Amino acid sequence: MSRQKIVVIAGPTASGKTALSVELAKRLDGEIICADSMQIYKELSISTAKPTAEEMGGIKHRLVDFVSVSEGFSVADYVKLAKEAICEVASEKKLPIVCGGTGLYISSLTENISFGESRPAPELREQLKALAAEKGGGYLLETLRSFDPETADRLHENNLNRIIRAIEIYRSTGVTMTEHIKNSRAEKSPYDALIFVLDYKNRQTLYDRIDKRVDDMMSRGLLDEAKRFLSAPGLLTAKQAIGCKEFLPYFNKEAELSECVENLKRSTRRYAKRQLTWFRRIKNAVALYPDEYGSFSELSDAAEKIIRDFIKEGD
RNA sequence: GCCUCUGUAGCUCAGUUGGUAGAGCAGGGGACUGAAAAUCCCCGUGUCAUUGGUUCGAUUCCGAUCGGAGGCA
Repeated sequence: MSRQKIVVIAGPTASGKTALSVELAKRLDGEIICADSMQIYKELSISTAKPTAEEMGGIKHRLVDFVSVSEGFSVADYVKLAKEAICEVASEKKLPIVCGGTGLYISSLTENISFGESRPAPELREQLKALAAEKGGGYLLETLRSFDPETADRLHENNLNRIIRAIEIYRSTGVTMTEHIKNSRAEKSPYDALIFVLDYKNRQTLYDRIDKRVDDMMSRGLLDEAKRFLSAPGLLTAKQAIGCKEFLPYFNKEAELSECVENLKRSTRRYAKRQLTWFRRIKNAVALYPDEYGSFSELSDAAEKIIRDFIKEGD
């Protein structure tokens, strides 16, 4: 049985993923499955640059705008839903186009990572966090080392989130992180994925786009969205979104608005850099540099051709 | 016109009692398995403004020149 072919459009924030994915979906009769950990939230639109109805251009987008910030959501949920979505799109004889900037989601989906049965244990996390505050990260790392030296070796003592998660998974399932990772790759991926990564030859061009987009967000009412969101109760996952927390100092009258906007731009730039680091290590990814093409349609032509060749393979 | 201060990394500035220099920020690279827009790790060679002089040796001391800031007229 041949594997399901999917196209993935990855890239840092503000690289032009939305426009390209919609254009390709139009040309190739596709539907878009979003791979973005923040655009899933109903309450966050401007700050996450969620595609507007106009930008979607009549193309169906799945896994966008469907979770409340008061609900929990994780990679495991994402992979499950994305697989279902791909199935549905394929059953309509359309091309599944996965588009987004969350590297963990994309890799977990394309590499068919299975997360098993364990659930997060918030109370244990809190407990371990308190322990770390009292005895230091080194202490937690040594605790981890006592049953999973391999994972302890690759984690730094300051990386509490990871150490805590590794301990949590062992305490709640009896399986070490090392074994868990091994188990997660047991099943071969059902997908044959063509992965595009959007990048810019000139990093400054991307940064200029980011700066401009933040300014656009401001004029579209980002401040109101942030205010509404920050004053409402919500889980911390969504509170991590870039574009809201940066305004806290302003709302608390501790900083000028312009200062917060600059910080927001800087945070977004750093985020884009981290995204690129993730995407760079994806094997067999096809890099697309928009600043190497004379126009958007030339870029789209190039991508379209690569996809058509990809679809033909093995037919 | 005169006097004082000042010129060191992309920016703000330390510093070298004379042996060619280092912080913060910006920036770059990397890791990543149920919070991932999160979390964490690593990375500092730059005509020490230019040009003469003193010196074994000058970014450091002295002079001149060219920028910048302030003061007095």
